[in-house]
Amino acid sequence: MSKVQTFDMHKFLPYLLNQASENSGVAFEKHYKARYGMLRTEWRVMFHLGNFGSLSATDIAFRARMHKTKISRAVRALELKGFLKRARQKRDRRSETLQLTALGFRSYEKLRDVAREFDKEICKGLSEADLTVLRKCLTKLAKN
Amino acid sequence: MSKVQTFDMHKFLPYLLNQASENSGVAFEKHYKARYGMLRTEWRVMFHLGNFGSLSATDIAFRARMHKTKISRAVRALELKGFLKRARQKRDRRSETLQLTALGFRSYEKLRDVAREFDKEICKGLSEADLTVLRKCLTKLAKN
DNA sequence: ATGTAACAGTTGTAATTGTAACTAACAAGA
DNA sequence: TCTTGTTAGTTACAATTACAACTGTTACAT
Repeated sequence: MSKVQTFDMHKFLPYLLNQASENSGVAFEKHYKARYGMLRTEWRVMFHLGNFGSLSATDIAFRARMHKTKISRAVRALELKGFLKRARQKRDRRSETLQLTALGFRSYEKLRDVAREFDKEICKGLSEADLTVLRKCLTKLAKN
Repeated sequence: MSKVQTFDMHKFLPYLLNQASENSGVAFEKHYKARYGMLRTEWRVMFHLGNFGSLSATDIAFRARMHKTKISRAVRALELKGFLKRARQKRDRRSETLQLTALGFRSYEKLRDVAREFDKEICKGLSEADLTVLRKCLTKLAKN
């Protein structure tokens, strides 16, 4: 008695994750793209700086799981837009501390508010209990 | 009495989704990339054809939420590798029916088995109950 | 038939990303 | 001091993607 193995694409986690991620990512994109001319990488860098205050490029690369060249380019773009400033660290002059400017922080705050609303919106239709489980699972899956 | 609104990045769904999706996507990439020289777009097209038999490019674009130009290029690449063949539809000569070749299907089957194992692997650490909720939520989030 | 609009898929070009050097700064042992 | 190795960040170039314009085909009203 052999059990036939089935494979349902619609239960394949990487597939589902990608679809859900793309869906929300693309939908949110318009907020920073249209209003601030930012790319997704730029928004992510800004997001992290707004959340954590000041970080080095390497810190952001680590936290956001983005390659350092992407960070490098996003930082330059944000700097040109006047959204962040950099300062060489005295103790280690290879590294630089990144921080949002006042303008950058105001823009961050606005986007953060939009993000909060957006999050609320896409969470509609999911119960609190389900959301808790969802976040827990995604957090696990995001690690390692 | 005003309630200060907080915003925790680590509970922001698009962020979590993206991290989890990238994490699993990148990890699975090596299987089709190293062994078959396929890009992610190609794997997705193959994945759909393997699952559904034959589809048109538009069908795949719709199901996979990929732009038609991506499909077009992936189809050509898979055709050059000998993994699929196309046939103009008689009823509507604009459209073509795509189907995996025998070689393509064998490769698909191997990758599907790897995918099944991979899925099992990343699901470790999540309970059956949580997984059910997770899939349900992701399916909802993937729509619209 | 003829015109007009819609559709399937392709191609050109510019924008974005990935990969592998690369520069400059540090660290630590000989 | 002089290697040798590591790290932070940048740049060059190739690969990939996005977007708009394109070809060929169908539908359908006039």
